[in-house]
Amino acid sequence: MNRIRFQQWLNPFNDPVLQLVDTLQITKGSGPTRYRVRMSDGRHLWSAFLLATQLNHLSEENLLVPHCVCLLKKTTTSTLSDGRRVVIILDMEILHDDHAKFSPTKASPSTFSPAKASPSTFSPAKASPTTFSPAKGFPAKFSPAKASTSKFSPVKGSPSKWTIRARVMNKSSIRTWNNSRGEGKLFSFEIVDESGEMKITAFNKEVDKFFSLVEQGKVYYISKATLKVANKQYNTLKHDYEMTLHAHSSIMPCADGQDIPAVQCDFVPIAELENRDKDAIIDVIGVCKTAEDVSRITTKSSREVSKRTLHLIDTTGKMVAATLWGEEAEKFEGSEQPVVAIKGARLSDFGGRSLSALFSSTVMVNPDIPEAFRLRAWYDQGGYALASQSLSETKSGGSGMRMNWKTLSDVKNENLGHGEKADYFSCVATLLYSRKDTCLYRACPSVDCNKKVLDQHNGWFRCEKCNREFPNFKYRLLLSANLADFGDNQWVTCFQETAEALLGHSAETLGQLRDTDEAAFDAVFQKANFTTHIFKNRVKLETYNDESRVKVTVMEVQPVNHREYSRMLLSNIHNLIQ
DNA sequence: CCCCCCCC
Repeated sequence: MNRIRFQQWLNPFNDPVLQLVDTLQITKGSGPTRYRVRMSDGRHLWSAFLLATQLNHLSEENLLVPHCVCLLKKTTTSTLSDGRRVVIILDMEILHDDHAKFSPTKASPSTFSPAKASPSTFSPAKASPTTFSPAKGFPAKFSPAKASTSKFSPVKGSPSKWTIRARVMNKSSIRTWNNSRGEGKLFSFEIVDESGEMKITAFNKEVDKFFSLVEQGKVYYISKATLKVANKQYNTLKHDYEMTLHAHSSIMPCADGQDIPAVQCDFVPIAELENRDKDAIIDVIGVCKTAEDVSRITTKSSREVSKRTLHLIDTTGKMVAATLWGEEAEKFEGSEQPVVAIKGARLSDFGGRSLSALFSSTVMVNPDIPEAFRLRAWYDQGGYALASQSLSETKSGGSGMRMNWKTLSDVKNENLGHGEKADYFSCVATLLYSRKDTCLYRACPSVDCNKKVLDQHNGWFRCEKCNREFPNFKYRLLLSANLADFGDNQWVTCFQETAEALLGHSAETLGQLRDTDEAAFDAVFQKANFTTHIFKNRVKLETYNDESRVKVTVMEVQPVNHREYSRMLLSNIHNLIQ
């Protein structure tokens, strides 16, 4: 019924793990007893000869019961006297001989439906057009990765005959420990099959044996592991048990695992995070609008670790900060504004709402899933211009700060700063001129005091605030600058950091220059003139002696991101023609 | 047999 194509004979057993479907014929005579059998790799039925010497503990009777799972260790092809080519199985191992537990369901190569719409699924493993499951014979009750565990006793050392076929969702790195109970190394991974998910840990020798074999996204046959009650304190998976590998545990790659659920994500829209509980473990997907630089921090346990915070936005128009750690933070490349999906991030209430990747999280950059394509399209077709509001307050850096773009004439026409509270706006503007003569002052050298000191003309400087005299002072900047854009200009004040950014030199350097090399000092200001930057400003109406005027203070000076700026301009043009 | 999930 299933004719085998010639091509398939050349290398018939790509997947060394096959299912014995049935035995067609037994040949006895001179030489070893041979069985003509049919094996299934899920897509095709293979006819092969099986030597009786390879059957190990299987009896003839067993052979008549189909669906045992075999690992073919060595095969060859041979030509029969009538010219037909046959496969001869030279060495094999029965991975599963507990056939009584197999469903008698016949393998039928047309029933599997690959696309279950929700929750969204994807497979980090490379796509294969084949969708049929080879091992439909594994009934759900047979899988330890099932919520109900009444079918087996997770007693340590109990003889277990099960084999599961599951996809690796996530794999940890190798970690070592050294405590009062000893030392060693371990890694763990999380698997999923149609019935649920489960954690597996490997220690020491099993780390050496299995670490490189186990790959995220791939499907494996796993058997002879020890079951133990899951410690819910550290295991967030929805399963009451977890596994530990031991010396006799078996992990076999399975090439035909397309029917095994892909890594499942249940993405929470970013706006929805506001309503979720603190510490919830959630899946999120968004465009990485900005990525902060990587930084090193020291934990409470004085461990050094790298971190990087991303700002993700999605179609809800909301943004959230998500922090990556360690190597993941170091290697992240955000300049192309990739779509980032994080499975199993923890929601924190820091700065409102923010996310943190855990050891058990899976971070995927531009994953090959429909949500990612939808987000990409949404972002590129206009989402980028959306003034997304962040759920996460970001006091430092300002990269998460909401951009309130204004032209300088907008600031006047809209009476910004006239309200109860100050207004904040960003503009792209060019420095026309700054007052160099009054930009530096001598400040109190105390760390947290920037008060102007009085020259006592005896080598000492007095700080009224600290009520002390010092033999020294520090230079501080307070720069008045005139900024212009295409429509207007505006006097602004830059304090220390923003003035240093604008002039390109530290206050200390500028102070030294002014005192020692006036020409060089002048040159700094000449050079700064007509440079263009993004200015983030605070504007507030202030009243002195019955005279009110709007005061603009520069909070941040940044280089123009021409890509972002051009997008903003395009968006403005687009809005104008509507 | 581990069990660190971090920082503002």
